[in-house]
Amino acid sequence: MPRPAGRPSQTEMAVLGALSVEPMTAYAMREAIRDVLGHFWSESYGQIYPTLALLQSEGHVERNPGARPGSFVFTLTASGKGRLRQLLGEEIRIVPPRNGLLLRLFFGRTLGVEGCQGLLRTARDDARGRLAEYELLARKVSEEDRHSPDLPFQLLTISAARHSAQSVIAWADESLKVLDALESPADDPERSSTT
Amino acid sequence: MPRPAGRPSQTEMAVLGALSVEPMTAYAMREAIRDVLGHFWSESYGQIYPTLALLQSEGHVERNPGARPGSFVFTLTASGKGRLRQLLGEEIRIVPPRNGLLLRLFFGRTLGVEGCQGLLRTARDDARGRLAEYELLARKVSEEDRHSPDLPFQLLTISAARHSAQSVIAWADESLKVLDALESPADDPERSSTT
DNA sequence: GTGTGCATGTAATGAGTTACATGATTAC
DNA sequence: GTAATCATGTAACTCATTACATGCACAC
Repeated sequence: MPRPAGRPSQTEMAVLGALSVEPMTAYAMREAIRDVLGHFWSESYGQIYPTLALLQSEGHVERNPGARPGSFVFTLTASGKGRLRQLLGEEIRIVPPRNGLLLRLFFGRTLGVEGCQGLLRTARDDARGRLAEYELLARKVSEEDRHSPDLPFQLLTISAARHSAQSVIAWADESLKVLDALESPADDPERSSTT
Repeated sequence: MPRPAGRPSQTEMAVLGALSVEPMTAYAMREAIRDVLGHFWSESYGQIYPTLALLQSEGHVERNPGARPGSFVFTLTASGKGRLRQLLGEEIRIVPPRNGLLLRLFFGRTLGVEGCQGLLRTARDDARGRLAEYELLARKVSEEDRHSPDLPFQLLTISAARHSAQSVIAWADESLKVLDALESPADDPERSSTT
């Protein structure tokens, strides 16, 4: 008698979507979400297991014995495919944003210019690292799913990540220059007598 | 006896930070956060009021009678300034990403190419709208806080939003072209006999 | 035999929003 | 007088993570 009450439909979408690509165990699903959807989505066991149980009780997925005793492979049923289509059509619910980096920078006067510069450099380097990862990921899925009908859509999401990382890098570089100028306003025509 | 238990330090940071700009009521703080930090942060009454009560009990903020009976203006104390500095120095906690748009696009095969195009167009138009808002916001704060030491940092965060919106627009445009080609692969040199 | 990876599942906990109840003041 | 705005505060609920308990299989 699993009672995940009000059903978090986003998790449901992710779970059904994962099974629309191929049948898998709950464990494998978590791995796949972390590795492939990791840059824009996350699910924990605490969500996946109850959701699968619910989905099974409604006939949207089928639970069959897996490769070893005590393991189960889940498969999308026809009704599950319908449910997925329905969920994909639902309006995107906007999540209230919470960007810890920007919050800190906004209070940069208290944090100090140097602190801000440190944060910006870290953010830029992180973005660069991610950019490299995305290149790799794009190549990896292009190879592995060479002829999969899912490939173009997967590449779309990786492209989004790339654009986003690049925008962070550009912004951070620009901002670092602004802060440099702020620290040593050497050739400011308004002020005349600086050494 | 307010017991907000484990203390969500991010909310604490936002609240103390808001008061570092100027003293205000809880209500005004919520307005300010929505209007100025809105594009990267959010706080609800359910967070603000208990946090202010906690902060006051610890001497980080002072509660004084406001403009009208039953209203209170909060002011940052010296200890509060210290606490804010401490919080600003804390490591940024990375939040697990959840991008509903990318999740849907990833399952684009099930959603359908046209559905994806619709989502992309909406996303692009939203980003354009936001871009215009950011222009306005930048001009507004530049004017209002012309000589405020907080201004350059505020502009930094608006610049981040601008870059981000621009990257969404560029990505969406690019992706729409990809999907167009997917729907009607007319002049694909690999295939010869298309009408 | 023992550590690592595959695998299931639940309980405790956290963080945050929404909705509500309440009331004074201001503008029309 | 009445609607909108300013203002405080709490309770219920939702969504999600983390940590734990459990155990098989396989490589070394």
